[in-house]
Amino acid sequence: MEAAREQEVLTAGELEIRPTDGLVLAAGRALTLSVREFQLLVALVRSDGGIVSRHDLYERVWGGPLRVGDRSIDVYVHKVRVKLETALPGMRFIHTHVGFGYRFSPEKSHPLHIS
Amino acid sequence: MEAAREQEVLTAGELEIRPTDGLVLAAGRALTLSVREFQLLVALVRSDGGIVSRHDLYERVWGGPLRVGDRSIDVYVHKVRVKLETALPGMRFIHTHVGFGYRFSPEKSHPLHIS
DNA sequence: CCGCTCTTTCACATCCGGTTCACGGACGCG
DNA sequence: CGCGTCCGTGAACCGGATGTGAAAGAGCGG
Repeated sequence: MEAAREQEVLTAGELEIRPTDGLVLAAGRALTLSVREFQLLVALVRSDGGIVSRHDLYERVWGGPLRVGDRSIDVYVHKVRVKLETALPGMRFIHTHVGFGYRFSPEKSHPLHIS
Repeated sequence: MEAAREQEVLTAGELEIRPTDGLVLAAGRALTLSVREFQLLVALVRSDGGIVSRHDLYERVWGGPLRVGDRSIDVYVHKVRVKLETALPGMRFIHTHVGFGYRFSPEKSHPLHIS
């Protein structure tokens, strides 16, 4: 059974994530993420295409019920967004669905009109 | 029991709706709908082929009796129409039956003569 | 005890969504 | 016509949801 050492690798655009290694590669170069940041990213990527509610997200990453008024998720989503945006400009990965939660999907940033 | 949670999926033409996820895909790409917009769309789609009275629609989505003079439904039907039309040009999904209500059905926009 | 990093909390800014208002067109009726 | 009803549509209003920078707390290794 080759699955003994299943090197799981998640790929999303230029992103390459290895949950088992705690490693994230952006266009080939490694990102420096903290434990929480990494867990958050993995949780989102694993639900690719689907919306993850803030509650579920908190359950999966923090391992407990989301308390009212807890903004940790917002803060970490922001941190991950910044690092991803820095590593891969012009791309957006974490999308907000107000009232529903967050969704992971690699998409090009705004087709903004360049003057 | 591998199907612990049946992922309900409604399909209508190029539209793919996942009521459990709060997600709507138009030709593969995710739409951004608010909670109300989403609920309204789901309510209409679930009555595919049939006309839903404004009163029933309000009951299902807002969870209460439609008050006289309340235009919320009109506003939201419009919002959803715009988003669907933007995502899938040339298609009409929500049809008005004056005096009766609305009906959901994916149809090509008027095969009319383009000036 | 220090210095470092990670995490949480806080405060403020900003955005977004739900409701309501306002105007106008389409239609039916006397 | 003149009037009323129904519906389309754009915009204002406001509370709540989310974004964001900074301070405070918590470990950890030296």
